[in-house]
Amino acid sequence: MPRLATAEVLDRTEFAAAVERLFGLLRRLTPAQDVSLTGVSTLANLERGGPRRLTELASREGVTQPGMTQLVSRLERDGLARRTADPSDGRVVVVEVTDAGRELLRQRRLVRATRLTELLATLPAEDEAAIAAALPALRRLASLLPPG
Amino acid sequence: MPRLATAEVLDRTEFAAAVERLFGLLRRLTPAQDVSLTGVSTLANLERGGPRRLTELASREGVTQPGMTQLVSRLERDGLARRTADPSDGRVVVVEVTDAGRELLRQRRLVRATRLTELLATLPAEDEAAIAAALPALRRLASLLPPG
DNA sequence: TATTGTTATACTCTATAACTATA
DNA sequence: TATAGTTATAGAGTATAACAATA
Repeated sequence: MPRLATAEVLDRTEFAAAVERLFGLLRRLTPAQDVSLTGVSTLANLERGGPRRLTELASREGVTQPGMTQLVSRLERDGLARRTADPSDGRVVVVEVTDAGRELLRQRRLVRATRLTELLATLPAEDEAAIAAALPALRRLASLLPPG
Repeated sequence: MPRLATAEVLDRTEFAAAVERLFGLLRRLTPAQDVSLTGVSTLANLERGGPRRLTELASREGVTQPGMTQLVSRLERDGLARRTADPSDGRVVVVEVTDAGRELLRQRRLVRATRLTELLATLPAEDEAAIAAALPALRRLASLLPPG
């Protein structure tokens, strides 16, 4: 007999359906207002990993290099990020998040955390416990892709 | 003593951080290709709940009425949705998903399910089990908002 | 010559304001 | 007059192609 396959532990279709709904929830929980979703994701990336080259950001966010040039220009115009030169290579542009950028991330997270908490409070205690128990696993799952 | 508060069961900040990463994963797992994220969400909504009025769709998706008019026009142009008249009220437009729309949803779900399964397979079995155990709770959580 | 980034251009998406049609 | 939807217009966001600068 083959070992227990993934499909037997976790039904793929069920999981995908739940994920679809969950994605919809999250999307409406933190709508893009002043900054696009990619913009927010890029700022979070910079906050987590420190300054990065423009090309690297483009690759991580799954946008083209010209796309990232333009996104960074908008972020810079809004004071959320900043371009820096690389002393060792004149072609390179290094991008970093500003204090205003960090503050924007903080505000968005606060809003989302508050709303999620409100929603969770309406669920049965067992549901909340199950989600809490799965949190470390979900975090590890989330960290599997490139690193967004 | 007050009853056990949410904050004690599930740390808000931790949860929000995990959700941020998870959202990034999901976003890159199913990028918008032929149809926008709102377009896909609208089609899924129509598939799940049946035909709906244009205004109701706009409200559910969190876009303006003109925005939904234009989205439905694009979906209709691509053969994914269809406008119908309401016999009892000449002002009303009822929107429904077409077979091609359903097929597009099926394909997207298949891709996402496959990729998620691949990612899950790289996690420890306990993580997979914890996520599977939390699935019903996550589904109930996802169904709390309007209904996306 | 290859790599890094920008500029030029076009198309999709979505918003606000003004409009049309039905109730 | 209020409601349902569309049209007009503008701006954000992102892609491909062509370009400039540095290695």
